[in-house]
Amino acid sequence: MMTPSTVEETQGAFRALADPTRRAILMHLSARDMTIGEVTEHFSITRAAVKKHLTILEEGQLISVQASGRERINRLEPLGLKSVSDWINHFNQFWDERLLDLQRAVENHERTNNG
Amino acid sequence: MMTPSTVEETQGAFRALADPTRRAILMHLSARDMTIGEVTEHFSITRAAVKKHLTILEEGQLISVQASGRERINRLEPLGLKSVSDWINHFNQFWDERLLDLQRAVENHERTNNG
DNA sequence: TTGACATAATACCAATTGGTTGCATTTAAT
DNA sequence: ATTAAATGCAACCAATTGGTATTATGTCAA
Repeated sequence: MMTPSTVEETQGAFRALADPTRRAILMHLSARDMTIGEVTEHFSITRAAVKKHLTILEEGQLISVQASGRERINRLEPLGLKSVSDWINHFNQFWDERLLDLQRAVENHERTNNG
Repeated sequence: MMTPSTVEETQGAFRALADPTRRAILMHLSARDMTIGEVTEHFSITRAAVKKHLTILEEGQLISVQASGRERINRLEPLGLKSVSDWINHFNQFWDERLLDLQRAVENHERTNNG
């Protein structure tokens, strides 16, 4: 279980997340599935530009697209964020250490000044 | 507590993480602090290119730089990843839901075939 | 003080990016 | 059968990106 994310998946996901418009699109799709037109309504750029963003999100496996008549339904694929989450988690160790450092520093400061 | 990450911090961090070389640099710095020259040894690009990457990592607050004589020590700032972690966590909810869906599907499949 | 070392800063380049417009195609509705 | 709607696609553009090479600056050591 827990098949590790490939380097390509990781790169595709990070690349897709680098743009603020794309992150906003993911937020909108977390509320509900949407057609390209519906996604576009939330922004002040053209539909063609939104389509490009959606393609990059699809390549990063952060969304999936399902054709339905003349529409294309864009759906959030939350599991696609796993490769990113995994990568970040590698640093949790250092993160925790740093938080402890800060904590100790604050305690020291309090002891020195109030104790 | 838990001061929320600003939009700018989030953008700087995501932007910095989009490049595979920069992610690799962070990995190296998680082992130990390094000068620009030391970081460069791990790659096949020029020191100037590495310096540019380090600048972007610093802007994204993922590393800090401390001058020491003629050297500049680059240090991982794991807390800088917090804004990214926070953003990702927004999707954990949907992630968990999707995992449950998968789990139920597998159980159903097993029941249908073996039960 | 001279030379070597580590970095800074600038100009330059090709490729990529995020956006546009215009036109073609497919599907739904009258 | 027409028309309108939703999308696909290609050409184009300015700005940014990731890299280079070159030159300048500050610092350590002999």
